[in-house]
Amino acid sequence: MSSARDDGRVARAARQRHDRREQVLVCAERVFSRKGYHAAGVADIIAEAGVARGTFYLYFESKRAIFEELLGRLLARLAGAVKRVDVSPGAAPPFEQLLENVNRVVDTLYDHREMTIVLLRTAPGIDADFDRKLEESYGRLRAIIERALDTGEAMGLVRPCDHEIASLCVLGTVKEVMLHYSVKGTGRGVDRRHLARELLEYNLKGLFR
Amino acid sequence: MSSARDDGRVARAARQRHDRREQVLVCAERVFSRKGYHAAGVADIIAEAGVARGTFYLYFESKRAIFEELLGRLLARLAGAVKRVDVSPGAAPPFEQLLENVNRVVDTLYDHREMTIVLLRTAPGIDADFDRKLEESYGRLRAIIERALDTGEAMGLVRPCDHEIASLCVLGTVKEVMLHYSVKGTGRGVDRRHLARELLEYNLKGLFR
Amino acid sequence: MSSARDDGRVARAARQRHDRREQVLVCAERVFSRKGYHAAGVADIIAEAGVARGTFYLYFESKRAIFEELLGRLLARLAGAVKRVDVSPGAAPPFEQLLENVNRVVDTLYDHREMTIVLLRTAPGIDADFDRKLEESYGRLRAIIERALDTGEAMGLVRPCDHEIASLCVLGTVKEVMLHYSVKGTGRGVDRRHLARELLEYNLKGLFR
Amino acid sequence: MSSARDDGRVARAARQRHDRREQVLVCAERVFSRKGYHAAGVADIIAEAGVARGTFYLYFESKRAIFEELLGRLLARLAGAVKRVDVSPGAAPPFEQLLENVNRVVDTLYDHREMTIVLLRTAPGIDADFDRKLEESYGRLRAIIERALDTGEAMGLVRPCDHEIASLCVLGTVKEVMLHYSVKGTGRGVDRRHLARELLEYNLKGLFR
DNA sequence: TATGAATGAGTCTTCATTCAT
DNA sequence: CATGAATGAAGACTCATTCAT
Repeated sequence: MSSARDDGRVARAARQRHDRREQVLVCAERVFSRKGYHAAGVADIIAEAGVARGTFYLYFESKRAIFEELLGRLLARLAGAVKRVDVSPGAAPPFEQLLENVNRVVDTLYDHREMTIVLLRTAPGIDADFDRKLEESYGRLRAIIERALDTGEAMGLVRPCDHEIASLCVLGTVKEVMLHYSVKGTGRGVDRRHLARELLEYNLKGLFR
Repeated sequence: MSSARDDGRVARAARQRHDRREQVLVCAERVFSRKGYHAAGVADIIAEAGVARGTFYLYFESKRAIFEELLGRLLARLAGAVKRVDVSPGAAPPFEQLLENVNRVVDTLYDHREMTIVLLRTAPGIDADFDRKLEESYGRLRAIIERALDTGEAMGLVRPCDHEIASLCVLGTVKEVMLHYSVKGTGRGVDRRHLARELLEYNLKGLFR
Repeated sequence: MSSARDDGRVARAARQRHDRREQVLVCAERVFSRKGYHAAGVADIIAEAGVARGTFYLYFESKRAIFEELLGRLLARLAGAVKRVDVSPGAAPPFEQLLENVNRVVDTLYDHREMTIVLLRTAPGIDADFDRKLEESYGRLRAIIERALDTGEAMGLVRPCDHEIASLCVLGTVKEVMLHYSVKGTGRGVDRRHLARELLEYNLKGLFR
Repeated sequence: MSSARDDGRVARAARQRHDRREQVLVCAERVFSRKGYHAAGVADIIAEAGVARGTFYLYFESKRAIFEELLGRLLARLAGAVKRVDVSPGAAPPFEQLLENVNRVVDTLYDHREMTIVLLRTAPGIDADFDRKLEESYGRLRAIIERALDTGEAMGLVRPCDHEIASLCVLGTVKEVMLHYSVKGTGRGVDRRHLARELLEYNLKGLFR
């Protein structure tokens, strides 16, 4: 029943719709990272995006919903960046794999610096609901780390220590460092590879010579 | 011109005023840690403290002001807990001094778990103003750490590395670990000495055997 | 200047246009009766009708306009159902004529139960403008009734009484009864003839034996 | 612990609080009767009452809540006005009792003309919730009427008829008449006793001589 | 000093209507 | 004619702060 012309029109409409959504999403990201969740009003977002109030609600259920989507995306990317270390015979050396992980995490966060600031600075403490959601995401990451430590210790690679605390430490170093350079780095100055290597070495070797 | 009786009256009044203030502060702390800065209303605070709305504003300029005071106190205690390591001949061994520092920090934060949660979870991202203030406090701590690392490296104790990143890592581990156990620890379960020692060892030795 | 072929096309187009309009009207009726004027959104109507937002405004000026048209139709039908009683020599007996009137009113309203609910429940109180319009329609009906009462009283058939009040009573009984059974009657259960006869007898004889 | 002076203060405060509430209630009544539920904004109510937005919400949970309270009051008064007819030997004659009932109902409604308009014009159709609530109230009244008719018929006073329909008719006449004169009567013109007597006679004797 | 009623600026959200395609 | 994305005016509600008593 639908002509080829119609198909084209429908496809273009869908694309436009998607683009619009994305545009608002990007603007919201900027606003949230600049002002934080609470100080950022829907008014700020629509001003940034140059759309009308109603348009915003055409694409998003609420201010909270757009925030949640933005955060969810980053968390998903983050989860995707962390791969379990493969300790089977033919695999790459563990250190290489860890470095790859750290590199991916650093890239992910640095590619989305604005949302990183939001995630690390303004997302916690918004809401009991949100805190739970975040805790869940971080918990999954920590679980992966803990299991890696268990394996590493069994293999004699990792120093015996409290793995719960250690996994918190890993997370803490990444968060603190990435927040710092996301806020600061207006751009080129930051050498991601350097960041990643230093982060990894810190966690592996500590401060002592 | 003031009689001894007057002196007494004035003193008692001052003491009462002080006590009242303190009581409200404590209640506010509880409320802020339970609900976060934004969700916590002045209504919640006065309900918890059992004082009238007007009374609140008799003692504090604004909701923001009481929050700032509460936070400032914890930050001050924290700053007080960190002592520069003394490397002069007769001083205690550096490791001991570091452990003492970590112990004091852990104690300070754990003694004020509620405010610790507030500091680490809900304080960042409230406000550009606040973020600057916090950044300042953390910056001072990091400066101390960086200088210590400079000294340590010069003395051949510390592995050569990016001290800016390293100081961020130290901060990050403490924040993450202390937040985790402040939220979780309903009480006895947490062994502060264990926490402190693990934290220190992690930062000094890293994960590798 | 227009060929016969064109005439056909134009006629078909007009018919289509008319059908479309009618379809939207019917759907709107359903929606209004289900949700009331205010709760019913244009969104509901177009969803029910399966047309686009813009299409709606192609056929109707506004939400208010379609509502007004729907209501106007029912009011017109109602007005058409009430015939002046013919008291000339050869006419049917007055009671017969009254019963016919009541039968027609009951049928009209019951045939359009949905709009009846709208008319009696949600139309009043929408708007000062609307109220005036309704008052006008009801006023005309009441005028007819009052004149009938005047005649009846002059003929010695009707008990002397305040005809203004009496005409309101007639209207009130019809409204209340018809609303009740329009809302309730999901269908067959209701015996229209019974309703009509009881209504008429109530208004003529009252409750006393 | 509380001095007599305090008691006085507290009592006065409570009275003031009550008065304020009542004042807003009265103004809201006026506004609702003038504009209807939907067209009436909280802005209108507070303008009429000369209080600030916040003050309104100090006393009432929501626009809906104040409306519900207003309506509830009238419905309660109405329920109180209708007394079951006492047919025991020594009681007043039924007609007297009925007339008393009608008089009380007319007085109740006419004393609160504004809310009567609201009740009869704008309350139905606001909301499914509201409709249910109203239906319940009216249902109780109708139940009383129906039982009275049952008794009356058993006693040979009431003409055999469909009591469900008859009770609807009674309600309908009262609603229609009272709405009409509440809207119209700017004041003295209306003779309540006349209204009541005509209403009663209509329902008892009908139109026929 | 203590109280708590009053304030009103500010925020989110809805929805009838328009208009470019 | 048909579409549906875009609009923005309007409305309800919150809450930190003030001030008369």
